[in-house]
Amino acid sequence: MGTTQLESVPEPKYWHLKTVLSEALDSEFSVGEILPNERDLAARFGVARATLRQALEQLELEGRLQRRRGVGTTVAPPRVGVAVGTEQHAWPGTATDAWQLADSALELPPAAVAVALETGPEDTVHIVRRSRMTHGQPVAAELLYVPQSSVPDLSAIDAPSGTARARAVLRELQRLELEGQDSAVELGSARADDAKQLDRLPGAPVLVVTTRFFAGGRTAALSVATYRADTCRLTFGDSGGVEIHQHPERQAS
Amino acid sequence: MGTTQLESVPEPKYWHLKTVLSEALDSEFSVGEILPNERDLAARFGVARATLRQALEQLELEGRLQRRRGVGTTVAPPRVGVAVGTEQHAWPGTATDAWQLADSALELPPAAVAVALETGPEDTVHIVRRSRMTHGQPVAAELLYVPQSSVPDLSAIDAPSGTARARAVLRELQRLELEGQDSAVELGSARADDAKQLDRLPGAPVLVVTTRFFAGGRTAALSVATYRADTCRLTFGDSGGVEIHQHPERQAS
DNA sequence: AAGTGGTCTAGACCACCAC
DNA sequence: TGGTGGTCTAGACCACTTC
Repeated sequence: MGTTQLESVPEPKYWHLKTVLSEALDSEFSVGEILPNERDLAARFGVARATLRQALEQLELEGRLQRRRGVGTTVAPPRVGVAVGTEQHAWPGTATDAWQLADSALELPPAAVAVALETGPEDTVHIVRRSRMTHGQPVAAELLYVPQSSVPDLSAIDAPSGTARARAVLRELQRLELEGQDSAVELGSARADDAKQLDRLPGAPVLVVTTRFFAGGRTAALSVATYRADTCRLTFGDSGGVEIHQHPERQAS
Repeated sequence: MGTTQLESVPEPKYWHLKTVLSEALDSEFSVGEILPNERDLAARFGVARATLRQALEQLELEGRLQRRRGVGTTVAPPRVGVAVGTEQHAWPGTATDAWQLADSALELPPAAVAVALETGPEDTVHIVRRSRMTHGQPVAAELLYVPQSSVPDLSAIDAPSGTARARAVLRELQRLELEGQDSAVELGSARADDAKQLDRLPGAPVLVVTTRFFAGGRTAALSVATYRADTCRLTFGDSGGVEIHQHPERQAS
């Protein structure tokens, strides 16, 4: 004669906490406002700090919060839409885009990149580092891999080092006729160097956009761009993207 | 005076652990193999279980591991590429795609959706639920919002309920001329209902793909698709995507 | 120096799965 | 019933920022 248990699956505390906090953020806080510190919040809700942190982590993952060590937890602004697919059929650096050249060097690429570029495992390629800013905040770090065969006329005299060298590689690249490109998006975690560029801690969640550029019947360049997953919404297609935030739970019919 | 500390920033234990485990996965384990349980692993590495779990969590986030309660931790297969942008200029359900219709009903959409569809806050819309399978595994759950004005000829007799009703909505939708579409990708966490469809726990990381379909000079439908972030790589563009996995750290020059 | 978030510990109990 | 991963606790110390 079992007691009818509609709540046979008790909701985890951190999940419930997250819901409560989320609603509080919607109604009682405004963007940029700082929350009470974690110890106070945990005490207020009667949970251990670790449990409170589990809820905060999810809210940060969803772009609702921003936490900075030594400073505090603040209410994050809505995610910024970042166009990723509108430069269709354009080489990187062609338009006046938001990318900022960092430097460039001739290095041995990771094995997986060498496979995609169909270069030999011992062939060095040009690696151009760029970073992307929006509203004064860094949103992406990119590594652009360009086989030497794609830019045969690049002279060492033209391109001594650093930014100038990066500019020269892109300039040479644009002399090729771009035949197409494709992209893939997946979730990753920031490597130490990317994290530094993105002003995040290592391991922070990132959206990795891998783009192949085709010319001359093969992959002429490969871009691996790492976007901050907490602050970015990647947009593809005709216009600027969609302003959808799923915060309120859809009510059942 | 100062001892030269090259290691002035000690690496967190979980981060180092993650690196060690990652290399072990590459060299000593094969896909599908089950790892020792968390308590044993923690003891073997001389850390607390929570610390070990922090490392495992990251590896799962990166798609390297798969953990199932009551079963164990297994080595995950490489992420599956899922085409998201190749159905350019095609209504959902047009081609024989991998989507499986679930059901449909007339409901009040979330406020954010109503704004995007430019319907009134009190207007109900058709909501079609679909799920997407790949290799026998669920990879995505979708909610397709269709304003009643987009499918004026839909008769209640044609579409009584469930799958048949969903099919009827899509059929009517395809009578419109699609003028364009755009998409946005962002990181989210699975709601309870999505989690169930995706065979994950609530809060699991997901890639949310929001697509607007334009017809008749306005947004004729809106799709919010939730993909498993651990197992999926979303591909856009001309071909099937790129097989890049950034596991090995890029070596410095 | 004080206060913040980040890391870590050593436990405990629970929900789920397979046997 | 035993073993797994998932949740939770109550502490401690560390790294960082700000004053």
